[in-house]
Parts: sequence; structure tokens; C-alpha cells
Amino acid sequence: MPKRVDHDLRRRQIGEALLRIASTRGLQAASMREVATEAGVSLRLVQYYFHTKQELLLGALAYLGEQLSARVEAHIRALGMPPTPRSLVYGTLTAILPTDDESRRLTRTYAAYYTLVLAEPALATEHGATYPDLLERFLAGHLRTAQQAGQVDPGLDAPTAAAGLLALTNGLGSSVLGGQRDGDAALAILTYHLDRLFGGPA
Amino acid sequence: MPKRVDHDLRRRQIGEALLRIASTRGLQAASMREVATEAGVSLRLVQYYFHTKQELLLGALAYLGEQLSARVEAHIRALGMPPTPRSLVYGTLTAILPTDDESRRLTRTYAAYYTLVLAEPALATEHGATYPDLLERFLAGHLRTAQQAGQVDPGLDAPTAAAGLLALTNGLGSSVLGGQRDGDAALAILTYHLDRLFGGPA
DNA sequence: CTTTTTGTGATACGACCGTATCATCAACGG
DNA sequence: CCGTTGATGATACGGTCGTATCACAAAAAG
Repeated sequence: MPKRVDHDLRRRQIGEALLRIASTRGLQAASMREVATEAGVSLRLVQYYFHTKQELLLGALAYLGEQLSARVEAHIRALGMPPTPRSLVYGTLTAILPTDDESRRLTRTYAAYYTLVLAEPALATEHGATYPDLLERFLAGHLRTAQQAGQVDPGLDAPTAAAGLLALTNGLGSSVLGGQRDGDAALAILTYHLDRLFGGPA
Repeated sequence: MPKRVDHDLRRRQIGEALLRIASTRGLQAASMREVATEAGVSLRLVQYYFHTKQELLLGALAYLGEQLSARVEAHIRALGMPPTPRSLVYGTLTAILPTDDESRRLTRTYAAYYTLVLAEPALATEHGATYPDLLERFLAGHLRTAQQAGQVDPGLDAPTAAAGLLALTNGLGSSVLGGQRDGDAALAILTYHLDRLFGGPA
């Protein structure tokens, strides 16, 4: 056999080539040949590491999820340790708002997958597509903690507020990607709502 | 010439066939042949009335816009005449929330086009893709009217609040289409926020 | 009644798609 | 040293895509 090679690394290299294409030209431009070229390998290799296109799409989606949660964690950490309920909520939501190149790439790619899953629900069943669900529960939990600490109006329904915040952030993200406003304007709207919730700026 | 035919009607018939496909199987399933079959005409006819695929996509997008604004107007009217600032805002936002078959179809189709435009921005420049912008200004205007009538906190920044409401509604719609919650739950979250804005239920 | 014009069918072309096949080459086990 | 196996290249197949071409029928124009 030729020099034994790290399969996981190669798979990631190819999968991330697909994500790169999806973020710039959309998933419909991500043919096997195009992915091979972008990754700098031959078509045969893409087939070798991902036997079928669906496998490639699902594998790349898993990498996208990793990148997304890594960014969320990094953003939370950047707001200081130990994290407060406020910084957890704030950091999570600002992490998934397209305000810089990386977040723009991530949200664009996520949008491409979202539409694909809408048209082909079979893709979602294979995968724990409950990522937004996890985020929402995460937010609701920390909102409740903030309520117990007296930082948020205790009359608020935490799950409803968390769902609203996440939906607001996603909607703002869509408007940024659509070119309706820039990332800073969206961030201003989001912080305005967050500050109202937490009773004024920190 | 064979019996003179109504071109506008035929174009609409074909364009709406594309919208039907896009809403169920996505735009990537909307090939010229598939659209022809769905519309019950030959491939040649699709080519005859829309010389190229881009023309077809743009034409159908125009029909989608018509259907969308027709639904918004109908929803506003259904809340009683003459419309109040509150019913204008409420009717607009609930119209674009996927709570029934028609709104689900419209929002799904809109999402498909949104992703296409993200990948192919050239499509948007041809068309006044500023539909969300129009909605936002519409909402901001009526929020300001409501402030002058004392129905909404005058300390609120109307454009920011309007952008937030529209983003919230879009984000909630995405979660409904994604199967994260049903239309009624989304509607409850939206009305909760609206009622807080307008100072309690009507 | 011819001659144009408008609408429609049948079919073809070249490109690209996902997938499969065949051959090869390098390392390891015996 | 040799046969087995892991990794890779080259190439092909059937299908679908958007688009173009050719033919033709039917109504209108002269």
C-alpha cells in the first residue's frame, strides 16, 4: 500500500472544501468534481472517502456544526471568565450574527443547508438537526438563572423569551446576508433588545 | 396563426407551476422540463414564453411578490376596517408567518429564492429585491403613527423596533418551516411581543 | 387564394452530473 | 521475495440539464 494516510484528516479537508464552495457559490455549485478541484484532489479521492454525495453532504454538515459551536464557545470565552448569564446569552447570540468574514461564511453555509433540508427532509432525519433546539434550551436555561439572580424581570417566560431572541438573531442575520443592512446595524438592534431585557447596558 | 392566445395568462400559468415546484421540492428541482410537466404544457412552450431559464425564474419571482402582497393586504382587511396602526402591524406580521397551507407555501418558496439569490446575487440586481425593505418602512411608519396616538411608548425608536419585529417574524417563520415548532406556537410568541409593544392585548 | 405571421411539436446537441470500473503502484505480512 | 491489500489515477456510462433547430399548422393580411 502507498504511504498509510490519515483518513479523518483527508475527510475533513474534502468536507471543508465543500463548505467553502457552499458559502460562496451555494450548494448547487458543489458538485463532486468541483469539490475535488477546490480540495486539490482528484475526483476519485472524493469518491473514495465519501462513497456517495449524500455522505459528503452529511459529513460536511457535521464539520459545519463543529465550526459553529467552536465559534460560539470562543465568543463566550472572549467576554471574560467566569461567564455570567448575561455574557452567555450575549456571546451566544452575537456569535451567530454575521458581523465578520468567519460568521458570514458560517451563516451563509448554514442558510444553504437549511434550504436543502427544506426541499429534502430525508437529509435531516439522518442527523441530529436539533441544533437550534439545543441553542434555544441553552439560552432559556441561562435566562432563568439570570431571573433567579435578579438580573432579568422574573415575570418573563424564559422559554418564550429565549425563542424570541434566537428568532430575532436569525432574522437579523438573514437581513444582513440579504444585504438589507450591515453587521454593525444588526448588532446594534440585537444589543438594544438584549439591554432592554437585562435592564440597561452592563 | 393558431388561435390567438393570452400571453400574460400563459406566462402566469407557467410561472406559478414553477412556484409550486419550488415550494415543495425546491428550486433545484425546477428544471424547464419539470416546470413544463407541472404546468401541463410542452417544453417548447416554456421556452417560447420565457426565452431563458433566468427569465423564468425572475418572472415567477414577480408572481410570488404579487401573491405575497395580496396576502398581506387580505390579512390586514380581515382585521376590520378602517385599519388601526395596531391592526396594520399585526396583520402584516401574521400574514407572513407560516401558520396555514398558503403561508407555508409562500414562505417556503421565498426561502428557496432567498438562498438562490445568496448564491447568485446577479439575480437580485435585475429585480427590486427590496421587498423586505418596503415592509420594514411600512411597519416603522405605522409604529410612529401609533406613538403619536399614544398607543406605543414614545421613547421607542420606531425604525429599530420595526426592524426587530420583522426579523423576529422571519426568524420564527424559519423555525416553523424547519419543524422546530408549529405555527400556533410561533404566533403565540409573536403576539406576546406585539402585546408588550402595544401595551397589553387589544 | 396566396403569403405572411404566430403558436406548437419533435428532436438534437453539447455540457455536466453522480457513479462505476479497471488498472496501477507502493508498502506491509508471510 | 512475493502475494495481499490500501490508496490513487484514468476513463467511461447513462442520465439530465439548458438551449437550439427544424418542421408545420392555423389564423390573419393582402
